[in-house]
Parts: sequence; C-alpha cells; structure tokens
Amino acid sequence: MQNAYKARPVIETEFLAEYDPTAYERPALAVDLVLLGLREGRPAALLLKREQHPHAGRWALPGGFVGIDQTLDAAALHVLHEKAGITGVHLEQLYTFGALARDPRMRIVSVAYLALLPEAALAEALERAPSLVAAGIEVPWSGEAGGDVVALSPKGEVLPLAFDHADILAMAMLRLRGKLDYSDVGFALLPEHFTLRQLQDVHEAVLGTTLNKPAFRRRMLDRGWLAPTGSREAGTSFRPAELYRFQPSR
Amino acid sequence: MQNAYKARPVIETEFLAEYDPTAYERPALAVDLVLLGLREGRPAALLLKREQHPHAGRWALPGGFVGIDQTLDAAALHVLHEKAGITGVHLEQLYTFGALARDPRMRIVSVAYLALLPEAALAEALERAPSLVAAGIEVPWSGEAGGDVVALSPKGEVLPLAFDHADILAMAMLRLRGKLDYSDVGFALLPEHFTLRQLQDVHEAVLGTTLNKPAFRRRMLDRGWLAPTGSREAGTSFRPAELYRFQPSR
DNA sequence: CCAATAGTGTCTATTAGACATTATGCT
DNA sequence: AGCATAATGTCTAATAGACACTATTGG
Repeated sequence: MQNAYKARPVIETEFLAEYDPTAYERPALAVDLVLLGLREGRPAALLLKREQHPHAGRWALPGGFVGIDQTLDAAALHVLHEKAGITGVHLEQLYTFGALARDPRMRIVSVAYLALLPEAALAEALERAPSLVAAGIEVPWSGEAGGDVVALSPKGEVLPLAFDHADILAMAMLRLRGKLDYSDVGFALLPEHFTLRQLQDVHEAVLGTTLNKPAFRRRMLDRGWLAPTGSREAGTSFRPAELYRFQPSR
Repeated sequence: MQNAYKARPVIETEFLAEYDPTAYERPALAVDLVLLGLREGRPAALLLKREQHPHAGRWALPGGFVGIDQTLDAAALHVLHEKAGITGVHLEQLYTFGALARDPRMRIVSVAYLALLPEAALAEALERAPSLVAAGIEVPWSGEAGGDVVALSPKGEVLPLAFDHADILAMAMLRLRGKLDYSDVGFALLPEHFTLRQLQDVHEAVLGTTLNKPAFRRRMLDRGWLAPTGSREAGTSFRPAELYRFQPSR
C-alpha cells in the first residue's frame, strides 16, 4: 500500500477528523530494552543470540511487541520481567526508532528503553534467563556527538549486533553519560549501601575517564544526596570506607 | 480484544520468532509537533482549535498519522510542511507518549517532535496556515524536574489543551531548557544574522531568567560558534551592534 | 553634546583539578 | 609497626557574576 494520506487541498484542516486510521495499514509497535550494568568496572549490556532468521547468529536486545491494552512503560516492564526475570530497577524511555527497513520482515517501530541494573540485578538476570549474555560495551568516543559502540563477549570477541541495535546501544550510552553528573542515575547502578569509592568507580566506568578524588567527593557530598549509614564496609585488610545511602532530593 | 500475548512458559525464548504480530490489534501511531518560536520575548507554540469531538473547543498540537511507508522523521516533516507550510527548521524527536486513553476514540501512540522556528518561520506559518494560533507558553518552574505549562491566547486568556498535549508542551520546554546552554539549539530560534543581544534575549526567553551580559558574551564567543559577519545592524538611533553568523562546530 | 545601547576591564566568588598529608583498620 | 586505602587540607587554575567604565552611533 502506498502512502495512506488523502490528498488535502488546504493545510489548516484538522487531520484526525477526516482520516479513518483503521482503514490503513499500521506499523507494528515494539519496545527494545538496553539492560545495562557494570561488570569488572566496565559497562555491560544483556544480549540474546538470535537463533532464527533474520539476523540469525547476531546479538539482539531483549524486546517485545506493545499490546493494544498496554502502555509503553508496561510493555517495557513486561519485557524486563518476562525476559530478564527482574523488577524494581531504574527504567526510562530512550528514543523511538522508526527506519523503514530496520526489521526486514515487516515495518516495526520500536520504542527503546534503558534499564539500569545494579550488580545483584545483573547477576539475577543472568541466572534466571540463562540465554542472556553480559556483553561488554566499548565506547570509543567522548562528548555529546556520540558514535559507534562495540559489544564484546566475555572472552573479548566482537559480537555482531542485529537490526539497529548498535544504534540503540550507542544512544543508551550517550544518554547515560549525558545525565550522569547532573542527575541521580548513577545511584541506579549501585546497591542500597555503597562507598564513595564505589560511586566514583561507577562514574568512571560510565564516562570512560578517571576522576579527581577530592573534587568528586566534594561535589557528591555537596549535592545532599548522600546519607551516611554510620557503618563501614567489612572484609578489607585496610581502613574500611564509610557506607552511604542514596537519599532522593531533600 | 484482550492482551494479545500468548502465554509463554519460559523467559529465554525469543519473542519475535513465536509471535505473529499481524494477527493482533496494533496501536495507531502518530506524530505530534511542538512548533515553538518566540513572540515579543516569550515562548510561543502554534496550536489548532479542535472543531470536532473529542475535545472540541480545546487546543491541540498539529499532528498526523505515521504512514506504513513513512519514517517517523518523514511523518514529522510532512506535518510541518502540510499543516504549517514551512520547511528547513530545526526538528528533533522529543518523547513517545503511549497512555492507554490519551485519545478516547482509539489507542494512539504518539511520537512527539520539537520544531524550533525563527521569527520569520513562525510568521510564515501563521500566514500560510491561518487556523494556527501562536499561543504564549508560560513555564512557571525551573530546574530539571519540570512541571505544568500554561498556554495563553494573544489576548492573555488561558487556552485549554486537548489530549495530553499539555504534557507534550511541558516536555518540550524542559528539553529545550536543558539543552540550551550546552548545545547549539539556541541558534535555531534566530535568523541567519543576529546580534549577541538577540542571542542573549533568546536564552533569557527560553530560560525565563535574566543573564549576566559580560559572562554570556565571554561564554558564547569562547565556544567558537560565532563568526562575525563584519557588518552591523541598521536602523538604530544608537550604537549598532555587530552581526554574527552561527558556524557549526569549528 | 546628549541619549541610548554596544562592548570591555577588572574585581571577587565559586568551583574544579593537582598533590600532598593525615587518619585508620587490619595483620 | 607497617601496609593499604580512606579521607582531607591546601594551593592553583578556570569560570561565572557584579559592576563600572569606555566606545560609538544618530540626533
């Protein structure tokens, strides 16, 4: 079917009123999730190996179609629960991808979401959904312009990505880097109690840089987001660090 | 029709492979555009008065459905051209709105776009599409959290907004404020040649604050985005300002 | 010369980076 | 006591705001 719009003589008429959308073919609507955590100080995303055509053998983000009675957020939560077995993690909408041939089978528009997984949630997902693989994500650029990312298997082999999922991963890393130091997303990658060093490690891993320790501590403590728990980390052979909790706003 | 997903026993299976999406009802997919410019130093958005049910008498963003052979960007450009009669302005995807009852007639998921109109483009749209009204947008909040916005008619009356378009407008203002001082979007609201005072006026109008003149000049000139044209503004009864052009990156 | 705005110099306050020093828990 | 890392003090560099001052045009 060709373009479904009627010819319309004037531009000021109201679109919805003269258009019967049930009569025309609609794109399918899906969600794709970037399940992102940190493994050994590096960003890692959970991917599935495609067994079927198209892109068989390539690696894909978990996703699913949006039901007619499902909000976009609900569809994303459904995928999170049904395909990764987890709940209660940070989830935000990223961007909507609508290239015509992003899926060769049919027209699918996909709303991409970013989920941030603390280490425990990432481990839980890997356990409950054994076909998921934590792929290391290399981000060989900095700044606002973005660029390509590379997915690596645990052994360090490059994993070819299915569909436009490399673009989605790149968008996820760009968004995360952009929000990291003015928002509280960094805490979504940490357990409930954490040390300032762990927080700095998260920022360094996401940004791919090293940060100045005193300046980082000052900034974080001045934000008013950190509540001391009064206890210290255990099991070190040296001075144990203070444990903090994340305290939203104030 | 109820939830269209099959019951699936395991979480690791691939969704697309076992699902026939053509067999299930799909949400309709639309785009809605925030056509934003400045009028008398205030943000203004182009709205249409709805004549038909639902939300008759309320004011709506221009929008249209996404054709099966149309990318999202193409659908947004189509609306820009067909409903506002303009081309060549800054256009970016904002966010995708998918609440179940956002349109009472049927399930419509809408990808919102933000278009930034210099004064000439805004005037052109008002001329070519006489049913469009430039509504002043009041943004009674600051900071990253966002909040409600109010649309005002040229006479200052509050315009009730249709559907979830108040949310879309709020998201547009939040996005624009957030990007304004680290990106080059501010230039999208200016003509090709402009003075530093005009640039500062744009920033002040969008942010809803006043800014320090020397500091603003320093920052903008240090960015390397401003190329002097060598000419000055005309028609003033006082010292005329230098005219600059926007020079992307460097 | 005056009015009005463009454009700049300079001081201060704030914030970030560099680097060294002190503090502390464990063995 | 000594090790390893936590936590902090302090100097310097960079950046932003305040405010006054100079520059330039038309009338």
